[in-house]
Amino acid sequence: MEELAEAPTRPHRKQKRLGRGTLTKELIVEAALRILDEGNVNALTFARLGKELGASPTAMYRHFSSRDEIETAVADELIRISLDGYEPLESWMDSLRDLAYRAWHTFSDHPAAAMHTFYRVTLGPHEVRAVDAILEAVHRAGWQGREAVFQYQMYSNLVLALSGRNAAMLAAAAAAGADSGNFWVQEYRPARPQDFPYVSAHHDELRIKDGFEVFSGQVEAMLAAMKAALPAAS
Amino acid sequence: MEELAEAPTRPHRKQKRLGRGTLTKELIVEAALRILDEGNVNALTFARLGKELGASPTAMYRHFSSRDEIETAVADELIRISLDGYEPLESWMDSLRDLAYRAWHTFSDHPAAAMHTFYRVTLGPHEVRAVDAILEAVHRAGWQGREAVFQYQMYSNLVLALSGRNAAMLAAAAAAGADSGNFWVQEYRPARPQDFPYVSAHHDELRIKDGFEVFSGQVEAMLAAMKAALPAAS
DNA sequence: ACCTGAACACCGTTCAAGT
DNA sequence: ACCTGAACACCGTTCAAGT
Repeated sequence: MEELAEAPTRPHRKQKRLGRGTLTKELIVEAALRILDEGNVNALTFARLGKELGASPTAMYRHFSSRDEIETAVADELIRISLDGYEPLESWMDSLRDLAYRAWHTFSDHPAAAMHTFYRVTLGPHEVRAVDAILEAVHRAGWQGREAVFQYQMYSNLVLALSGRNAAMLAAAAAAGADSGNFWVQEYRPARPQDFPYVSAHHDELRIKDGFEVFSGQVEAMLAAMKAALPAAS
Repeated sequence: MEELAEAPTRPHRKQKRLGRGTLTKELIVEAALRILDEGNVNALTFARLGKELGASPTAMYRHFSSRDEIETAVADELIRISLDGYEPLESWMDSLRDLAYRAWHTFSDHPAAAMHTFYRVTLGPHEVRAVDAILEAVHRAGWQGREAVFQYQMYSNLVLALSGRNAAMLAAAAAAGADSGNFWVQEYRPARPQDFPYVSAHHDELRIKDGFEVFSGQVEAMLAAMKAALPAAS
């Protein structure tokens, strides 16, 4: 069986020259994400993009002015994936929790892409949807105006920072060839253990490693603080 | 007046060949941090290190096996700077807040270095001190064993992720030559504003940009959650 | 865990030339 | 916002040779 669906995204290599308009921003972004997902943090190069798309490496410059710009487009694509199928839930807290877990899992599924993009403001078409979705939940909770934006900033920045750092750790561990769960382990063997009594006393516990459990606790802490700070009207 | 203090860290360039043992891990790490602090996120190269230290670029390989290893050493150096002069305060909450603000300010002062290192577990000599300091405060609050480590993980991971993302945004803004405070501004001009009612209603508020105020709110949310979850004994 | 210089296989970006 | 190939100024890393 031929994979017919693959044809439009992966042009035949044997073709000598690509027709005009074969490449698009969308095709390049999808190829970039595919390349980053292979696991090598530094795999996204113009040469690799050219190979993936059966095009000359420099053809990308017709569509993006730099690698940085391609990465920012990947950032918006990750937001698109993360929001896919999202609908507000009955309670504003459930909505915010759902959005947080979506970001976490999207970043965990695409660690190298997330590592290079989680700190970017894309100002792209999907980012604006995410901002609107979070502000909607914050409004439903009872905040308005500047205070609503402040709550939005605290929440979304928290989620992106925590999910992004986790992705960076995953990507770095993969690059180091390490067991991809082991980066959470902090096993210290100081020369003078008596200088670090608390570290020594918790040597075994510091080997525990459930990133999502920690993330979940951090999200609940923020949601509880928001609930406690709800404006009186609600 | 000659800057005598500079001599040991910056060898004379005219010297043809460096004597054996001139280079040390410490000198290389200090040079690396100086280079990163110049503002260019990608400035840390072996060539640049060689120039900074008056040595051959490849001499670094006698002391570190890769650029990645140098960056991990820079990560530990940032922790050293951050802990400099730290003493536990009377209340465990004040201690944790102090440690959080130290990390934030250190990362803000060295954005490019922080961007490349905030997600690393260094297992180095200063990281173990930081872990011990946080565990000490968590113990004083009343936690022990596995639960103490979980509180430590929630808190330190929160602080590193938030301070690290801020540093990455600062570094990226500097690289883009942008006004270094403007990266916090999210000004959307969607084609169909009616599709994003909450974004449209908060157009002006989304220009507000005080990263530290947001960080402070996030830290207080976590401290409040910890206080609420204190074990009964305390 | 010594320092240097040559060498190798890359990499981002520019630009003149091809369709 | 067309696609290609040559060219330029880098970059990380290896390794034989120098002190």
